[in-house]
Amino acid sequence: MSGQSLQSAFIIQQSSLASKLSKKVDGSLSVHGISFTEYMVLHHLSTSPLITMRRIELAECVCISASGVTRLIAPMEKIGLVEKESNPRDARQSLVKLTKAGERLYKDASVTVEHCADNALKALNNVQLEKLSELCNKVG
Amino acid sequence: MSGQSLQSAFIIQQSSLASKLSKKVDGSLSVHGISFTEYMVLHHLSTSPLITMRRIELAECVCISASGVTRLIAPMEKIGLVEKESNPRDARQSLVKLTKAGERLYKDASVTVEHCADNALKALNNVQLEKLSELCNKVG
DNA sequence: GATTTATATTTGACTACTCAAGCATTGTTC
DNA sequence: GAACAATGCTTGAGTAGTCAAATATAAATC
Repeated sequence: MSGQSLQSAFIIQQSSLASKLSKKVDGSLSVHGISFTEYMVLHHLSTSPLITMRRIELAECVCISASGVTRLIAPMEKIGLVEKESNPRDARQSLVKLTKAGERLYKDASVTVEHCADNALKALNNVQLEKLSELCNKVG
Repeated sequence: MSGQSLQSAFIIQQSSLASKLSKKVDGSLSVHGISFTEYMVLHHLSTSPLITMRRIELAECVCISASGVTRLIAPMEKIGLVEKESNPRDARQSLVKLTKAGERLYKDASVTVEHCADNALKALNNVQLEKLSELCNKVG
C-alpha cells in the first residue's frame, strides 16, 4: 500500500466534489437560461458596490481569463443582463454593469441555487457547514 | 443587505477554491507532460485492483462523460501510458490498463502533486485537514 | 514632451470537453 | 430463438474556455 498524503488525497476529493456540485447547480440553472459561470458574473456584479465591475476584476472573481470574460459577457450583453459602461478616467477600461433585468434574473436564479445548494448539502447541519466553510476559507 | 444562505455561499466559495486548486495542480503537472485530468486517470487505474478499468467506470471516477474518456485516453494510449484490453466475456467493453510506463509516470507525478498539495494546504494542520476531508466526504 | 513600459481588452487559433446519434454487442421477453 | 431493449463505446458537431498576439490607452522615465 503506497501511502498517499492527506494533502494529495484531499486535492483529489475536492476536485471530484467540485465537479459534481457545479454540474448540479449548472443543471438547475438551465431553467433560467444561464450557466453557473454566468450566474457567478451576476452574483459578483450584484454584490459589488456600484453593481459595476472592470472585466479584469470579473475575471479574477470568476476564476477565468480576461479573454474568457470577453466571450462570456458578449451574449449576456446581447440579451440585456449587463451593459457596457466606459470609465471617463481610463479609456482602456470597459466596465460591466448589471441591468435591472440582470438583477431580476439574479434574484430568481438565486432562489433556484439556494434550493439546489440546500439539497446538495443536506447531509450537513449549519454548524458543520460553518466549520467547513471556515476551513475552506483558510485554504483559499 | 439581501442575506444569502450559508449553503449558496458555500457552493460559490467551493467552486472558486476548486478552480484555483486545480489550476495550481495542473500547472505543476505540466513538467510531466500530463494534465490534472490525465493524472486522475492514472490515479484511479493505479488504485484499482487489476490496474484495469472499464471506460464507463473511469468516466464516473474522473467526473467526465464517456466520450470525454474516449478522447482523453486516445493520446495516453499513443504515448504508452495505458493500453487497451478486451473483456472476453463482453465484446462491447474496451478495458483500459495501466502500463509499466504509466505506473512510473504516476509515481513521479504523485511526488509533484504532493509538493503542490502541501504548499496549497499549508495553512491547515493535519487535524484541520482531516476534519475538512471528513466534512467534504459527508457532502459527496 | 517623446519614448518606453505597463495595463485593459479583444481576437485568432486551439484544446478539452459536452450532448445526441450511431453502431456493435448483450440481455430480456415472449 | 426472434424481436426489442439496454449497455458500452465512438463519432460529429457544438460550446466554453485557454494562450499568445494585436491594439489602444495610460503611466513612468529621460
